[in-house]
Amino acid sequence: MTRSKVNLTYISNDSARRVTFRKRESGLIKKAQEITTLCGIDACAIIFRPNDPEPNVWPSQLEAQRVISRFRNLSPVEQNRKMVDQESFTRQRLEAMNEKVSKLAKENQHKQLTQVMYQCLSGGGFQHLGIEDLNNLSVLVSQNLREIDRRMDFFQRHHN
Amino acid sequence: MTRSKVNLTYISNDSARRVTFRKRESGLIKKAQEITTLCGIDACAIIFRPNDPEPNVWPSQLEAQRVISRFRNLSPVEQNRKMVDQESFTRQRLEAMNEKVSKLAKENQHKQLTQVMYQCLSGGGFQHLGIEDLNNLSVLVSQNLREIDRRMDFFQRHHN
DNA sequence: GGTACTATATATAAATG
DNA sequence: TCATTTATATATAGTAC
Repeated sequence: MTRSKVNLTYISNDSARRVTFRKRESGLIKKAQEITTLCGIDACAIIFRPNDPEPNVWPSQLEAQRVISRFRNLSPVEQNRKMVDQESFTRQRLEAMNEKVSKLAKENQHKQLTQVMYQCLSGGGFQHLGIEDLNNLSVLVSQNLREIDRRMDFFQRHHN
Repeated sequence: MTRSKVNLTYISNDSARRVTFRKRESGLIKKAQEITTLCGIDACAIIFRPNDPEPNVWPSQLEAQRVISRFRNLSPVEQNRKMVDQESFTRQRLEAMNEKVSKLAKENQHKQLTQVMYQCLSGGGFQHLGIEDLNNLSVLVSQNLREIDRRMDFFQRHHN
């Protein structure tokens, strides 16, 4: 961004890439700090350095965990087991709606369970789920497996 | 940062704060995009907007999940398993070494498949999928169902 | 490998529509 | 409130040590 317009592709030269990384990493974190203080919001950033399994976690490991748990807390399945993030998303939302809480919860449960499942499948693993969650997941997955089977039958009958 | 030097404290004026937030949020995300493409690293950002329970998750929910699971993986308790983390770690190295493109492609397929499954489960239905996709999905779902069963057994044995 | 410098590109606060 | 403009502050690519 100076001396020459940057070409936005991977920098193949090793040392140049590392130099750029260090500069931009600090710039990025400075900006993140600024936006949180200026606007009074929660944010975190996780940056994996090249060849380093330990990420740079901003603003701190602890804070990142808080933000992440708030992020993950979107699922009610986890909510039930965690008193921890009381003031975060769920409460705000439920209070705001202030009615039909149970109806909404029921409607949402399937979606949220699906979300949990998705998280599991995309790498979270099942380790953090309790027996209740696993039960629900099992049902959900079974249902969908049956649906898939039905569809496969349908295809086999109509396309062969 | 122009017209006047910014003073780094919370902006109490509501509309001014929101304007600043929008500008800076987009700037921040742009910078994040740049550093990841320029330096070939993994990163994610989670930004909670004022009065909005849903965070802005960059670069995507999916990618954030990947990065977070890698982040969580630092804790020795959770260190084993997690193919996804292995993959992303490996991917960096492989990219740096510029080889095994085909392995990457295979990885991508699994990711895409998972993404498809998620879409289906979250309401898309299976109608638009071909027999091939359904076959793959079936395998994927079955695998995960078995994993769930295993976990349930584990729980039942250890918690009753 | 790092730091320091500096010329230039970018980001953005304030103004304007 | 939003988009566009503009003047200025900041970030940073290239350079030199």
